[in-house]
Amino acid sequence: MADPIHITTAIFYCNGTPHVGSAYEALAADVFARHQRRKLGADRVSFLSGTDEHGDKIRRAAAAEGLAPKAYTDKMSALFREAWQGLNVSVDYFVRTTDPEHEQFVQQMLLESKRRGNIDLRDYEGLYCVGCERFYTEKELIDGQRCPTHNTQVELISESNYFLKIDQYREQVRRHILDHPDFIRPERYRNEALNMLAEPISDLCISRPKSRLEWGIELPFDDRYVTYVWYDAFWAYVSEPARRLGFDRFKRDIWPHTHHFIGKDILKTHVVYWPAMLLAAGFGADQLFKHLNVHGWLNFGGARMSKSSGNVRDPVSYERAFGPDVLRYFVMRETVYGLDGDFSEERLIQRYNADLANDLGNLVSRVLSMAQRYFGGEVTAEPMTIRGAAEEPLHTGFTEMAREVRDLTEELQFNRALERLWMRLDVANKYIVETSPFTLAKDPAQKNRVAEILANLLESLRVVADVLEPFMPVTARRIAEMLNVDDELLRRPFGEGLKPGHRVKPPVALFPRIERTGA
RNA sequence: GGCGGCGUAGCUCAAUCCGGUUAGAGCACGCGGCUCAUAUCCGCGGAGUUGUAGGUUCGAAUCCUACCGCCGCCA
Repeated sequence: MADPIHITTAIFYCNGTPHVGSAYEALAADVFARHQRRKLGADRVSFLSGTDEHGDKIRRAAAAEGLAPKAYTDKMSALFREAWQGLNVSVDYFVRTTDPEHEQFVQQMLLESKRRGNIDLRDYEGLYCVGCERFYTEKELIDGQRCPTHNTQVELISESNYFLKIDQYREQVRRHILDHPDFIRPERYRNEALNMLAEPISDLCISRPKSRLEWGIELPFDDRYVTYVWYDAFWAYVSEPARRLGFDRFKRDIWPHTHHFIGKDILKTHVVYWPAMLLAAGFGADQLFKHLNVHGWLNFGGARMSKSSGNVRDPVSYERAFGPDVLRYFVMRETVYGLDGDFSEERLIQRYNADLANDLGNLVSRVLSMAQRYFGGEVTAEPMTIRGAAEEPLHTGFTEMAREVRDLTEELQFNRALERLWMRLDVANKYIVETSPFTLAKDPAQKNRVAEILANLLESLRVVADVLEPFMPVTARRIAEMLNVDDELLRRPFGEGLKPGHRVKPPVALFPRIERTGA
């Protein structure tokens, strides 16, 4: 039986609302998750997202709104959860780091790491920036005394803190990356990761004294401290599924097949901290995650998306403005996974009209319209049984399509997968022009030939709906409904689906053209 | 400063690892055709000094060197 798979988005720090950039990551992971469900079966896929809710930045954001931290994160976390629902991101788990079960799990991992001698208490003196909530080395500072981010004077603080001894795992992690060339994908990020591990790394301070910060998970072995927010958040990848399935079973059978989807901004933490955290907590060398799938930034009209530039907009508003699946089609088609991409409404509308309205929507419309007009919606011939020269491109194209799209999706080349699918819409459109069923229909003697052509076209649409599902789930379902096919029928290979006697419905415009230039 | 990535048509990309017809698609633009279809679809066309300059080779977008521009990581 095929290995199960565990897919995660990053655990989003919820001191701000979800934007198109975070949606991009969730959508990519969702396409991959849906693809895997088709391949492995839904019961062998677990897809996890969630919110990271501790730490000083949250506490301060809450205070700025006059809310208690928990009340604030209740509100913010719900925004993420609702955004994913609105975008049809099909998560099986939505984890909050303030869930009591999660907190308990983190404490369990802390205890285990300590028991193994991988955590110790050290006196520490350092230059601390209150704004960044972190220590700096003198070299990192402006003139050795001001924070590079805030340009404020840092304070000399001396205190005791708990450290996770991560440098001891550096060579092992580096070895793992060398031995598993596809551990970090795309490859461009691999060298960067190896660089990060080339020099000694300082052990990770995983505690914060409560005197400075209370909004965190208390250390199970010292109630004067809470754990550092990063340490806490990583375990959200594990805590909830481990609780539901049993920790040992999850760790052994599922965790080693984990695909993380992350942005390039958190590559370092996922390469330097996370594997070391796992090893320190007793995960075996063969129990690291499987892949780190790193994506680039999604810029906005050429500019970095950020709150201060005012170009952040609720991703669900695009769903409402343009219809379901449009945003996800755009980001998957227009960006190369791993590289930075650019989002703009202008390009979104271009893609919408050219690809969705003209190619896909119009093809569905014209085929169903002819089926209705000439045969009252009934399939009256066996698809693809008579294959003349005109049928060859259709046969070849639609037979190869499922495998091509599957392979490219597996390699995270979503844009090329969609390109291959759209190639087949062209094939179908050319087939219509080539065979001209609308002309033949005027001659009663050609009725059988017209029936064949339409059966072939309807069968092609059926496979389009099937292959399109991970990328455009709502649209795929709408097409399947118009074709009147259930899931079982939908999944069949090209040429083995529709049978004479089957009835399809009249067309409904999937993507009405957008005539305006702005939204 | 060190390491790495990127640079191909107006735009988004392919071909680069492993050198091999005339560097390919789509969008946009222009012309023609069709009328089943959401003014859609089909055909044809213009469009490139592959960032620059050298080098290796029978042959370079591809390999090598230097430089330019953008970006990232490290210091």
